[in-house]
Amino acid sequence: MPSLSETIQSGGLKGNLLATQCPSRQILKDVTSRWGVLVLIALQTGTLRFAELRRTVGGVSDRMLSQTLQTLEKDGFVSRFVYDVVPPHVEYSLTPMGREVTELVRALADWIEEATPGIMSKTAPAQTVEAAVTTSG
Amino acid sequence: MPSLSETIQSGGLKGNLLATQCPSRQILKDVTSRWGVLVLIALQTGTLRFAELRRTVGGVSDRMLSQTLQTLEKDGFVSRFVYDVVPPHVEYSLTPMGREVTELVRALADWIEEATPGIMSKTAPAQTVEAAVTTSG
DNA sequence: AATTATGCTTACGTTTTTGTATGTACTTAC
DNA sequence: GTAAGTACATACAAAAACGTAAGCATAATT
Repeated sequence: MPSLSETIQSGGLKGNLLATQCPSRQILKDVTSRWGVLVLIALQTGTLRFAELRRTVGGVSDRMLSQTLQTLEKDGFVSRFVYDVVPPHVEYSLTPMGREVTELVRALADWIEEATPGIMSKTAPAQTVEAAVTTSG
Repeated sequence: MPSLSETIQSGGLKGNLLATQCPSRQILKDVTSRWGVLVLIALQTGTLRFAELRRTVGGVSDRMLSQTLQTLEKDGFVSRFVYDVVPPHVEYSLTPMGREVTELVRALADWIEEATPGIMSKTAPAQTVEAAVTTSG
């Protein structure tokens, strides 16, 4: 049974995100990046072309969409299928692994979408609680 | 039954993250921020003081930890309890709502921690598939 | 008496991220 | 003939995130 210290860098089986140089942090970053989350969610409904993705994910620029897709592809979450025709035709879809993460990402996204109204309605009240504990002075 | 177009900005019940100016994006950002994820996970095991958090979350600086905690507090995910003593004593813990999101964040984190070794082992193979479709020329 | 610890804040500078504009090769629609 | 659409890359600049160092009030420790 692997202990907490048996992380990837020490030859163990899984990562420990709380450890400074754990490689998992990079993957986490890729998945939870600003556009990464949205692209994954957009692709959950099915295959989409570049321009379709750009229209689906509100606000992405060509540059960021392209960059995000490349990152997700190199991590193995997205697969790219290019038809050798002109004008260019490229299709993006989730890999089996991509579908797995996206389910979890989707769950988080759903929760947030539902919780947001409630969160936004309380204009940041002072949640801090001050204890009545005082020193003798 | 609300349709997709009935987002927050149009007076509906829930957000639509794919929409450009959906408020949910900010909450998503707060939760999935570099240190936000790690702080939530660290607090899942229980109440922690500032310095304890700093030691638990590998690599955080005072500045970022403080900033992250403030954001999570204003969103209502973390509660702050300060003892009025000197030297200062402040305890951080998850709110009921914080515990909810953290479960989802934790699920994602767990998945990633386990998948990372496999992802890292394939030094970014060219996943792209090229079709044999060609124009007549 | 000097050091360490606490929970921050502020100033400063660097790094990273993101956006904008432009170009490409070619086709279809007008 | 002109405009629009396709899937990007590239250069440049603005914006956001982040790290480092220093400071503060006070108590316990050495």
